[in-house]
Amino acid sequence: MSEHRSLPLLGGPPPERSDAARNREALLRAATDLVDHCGVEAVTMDAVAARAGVGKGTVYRRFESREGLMAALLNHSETAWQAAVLSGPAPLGPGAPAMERLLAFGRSRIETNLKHGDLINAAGHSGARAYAAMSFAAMHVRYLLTQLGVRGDVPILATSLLAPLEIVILQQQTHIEQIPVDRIERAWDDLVRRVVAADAQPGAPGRP
Amino acid sequence: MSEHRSLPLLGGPPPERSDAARNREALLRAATDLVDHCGVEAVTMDAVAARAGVGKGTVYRRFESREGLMAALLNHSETAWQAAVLSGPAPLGPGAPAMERLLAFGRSRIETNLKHGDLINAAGHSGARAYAAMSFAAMHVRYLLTQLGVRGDVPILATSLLAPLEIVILQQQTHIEQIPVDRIERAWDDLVRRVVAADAQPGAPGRP
DNA sequence: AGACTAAACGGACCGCAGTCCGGTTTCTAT
DNA sequence: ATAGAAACCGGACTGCGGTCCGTTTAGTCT
Repeated sequence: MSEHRSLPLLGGPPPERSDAARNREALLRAATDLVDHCGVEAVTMDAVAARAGVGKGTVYRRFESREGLMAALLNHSETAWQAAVLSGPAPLGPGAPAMERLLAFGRSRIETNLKHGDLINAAGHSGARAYAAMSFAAMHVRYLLTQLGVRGDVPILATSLLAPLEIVILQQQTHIEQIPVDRIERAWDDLVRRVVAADAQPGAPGRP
Repeated sequence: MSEHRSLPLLGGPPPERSDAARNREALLRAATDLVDHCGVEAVTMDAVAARAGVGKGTVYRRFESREGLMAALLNHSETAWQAAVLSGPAPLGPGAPAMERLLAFGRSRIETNLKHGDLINAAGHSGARAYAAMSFAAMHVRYLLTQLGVRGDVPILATSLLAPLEIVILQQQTHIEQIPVDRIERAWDDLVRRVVAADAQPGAPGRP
């Protein structure tokens, strides 16, 4: 009764079969090509499958749904962005004062969200991804707010600061109300300063 | 050459034909019944058309799309809510101090949005309606912020305060993060006070 | 009343997201 | 090497949103 890896041992999900891995890469590549060449709305499941030379069912096995596929496409830039926040150059990365980091965070997030707006919309609320992305950003803002000595319900305060950076709001402002991006960025700076200032009043001891 | 109303005279769009009006009412009624009885996702265009005893094309002529139909359903409660804000009892309606009105506004909006969450999601960004609803709320908040002496980019500040009340944020908080509603309401109160306080320091200069 | 026009009607039709199941391929153990 | 099982593959199929166009009907003008 010799066994090599018969016990899962909580080592994570079983590894991917080689053909499955090859197909996933082909599908991501096909989808990326379609996005770059024809726009997001041209990314139909049949088109991706055909271009990758696989059947439709395969697309759905690898990526739960169309939204899941979009989320996978977003994942690349999202990961890069998280790396820039965690270990990139200041002021977005570590090394700058908390307030500068927070403002850099906002500007960066506005730009990235607008850049990938169509993709984000197409990804919708694709469960896992949306939650992971949100929770990373929320965690970072919570951390910076705490550093700045903000009291109160910091988790929800962080969400409230993140909310105006959501794509649905940004697109409303830029596409419909024709507000220039730098004005949106300045307004977010102002918002953040107001929120933080309430706990940093001179005379009312704040946090270093 | 006698004419009764031959000249449009900018009197708005031409009136609705009687059968069209009858059908629109039947469709709205059918859709409402379906929502109440089977939930929003059961409101399929064919089902609504069949229940109203009309063809599918008729549904699309009256309400541009499925989202448009949902927006029309939403319109009833939305109108009632706007009336309550404009001329209802204080503190939501006029008569209370601006800060109290603003806080009442937030609580009311949170409750209404959560109550009609499924419908709002189904209505999506149905152009006209979404913009009308947003712009009414934004206008009201701009007005109250101005009353409270807030300086700076009041239009965008109003949007930023409205953003955490959007259904996408509220549902993330209540459904996924399991945050109780009254905590969300308190956090919004706090947010508003912080934003307003930055301009309301008596004897202290405003922001640098 | 009768004819005329513009609008409304209705259901066949299309494209795409998502499901299902029988056949095929990869991996492992003997 | 080989047999067996688990995972994977593919494409036919369903349901729904949205469009189209020939037909019908409500208002209007004479």
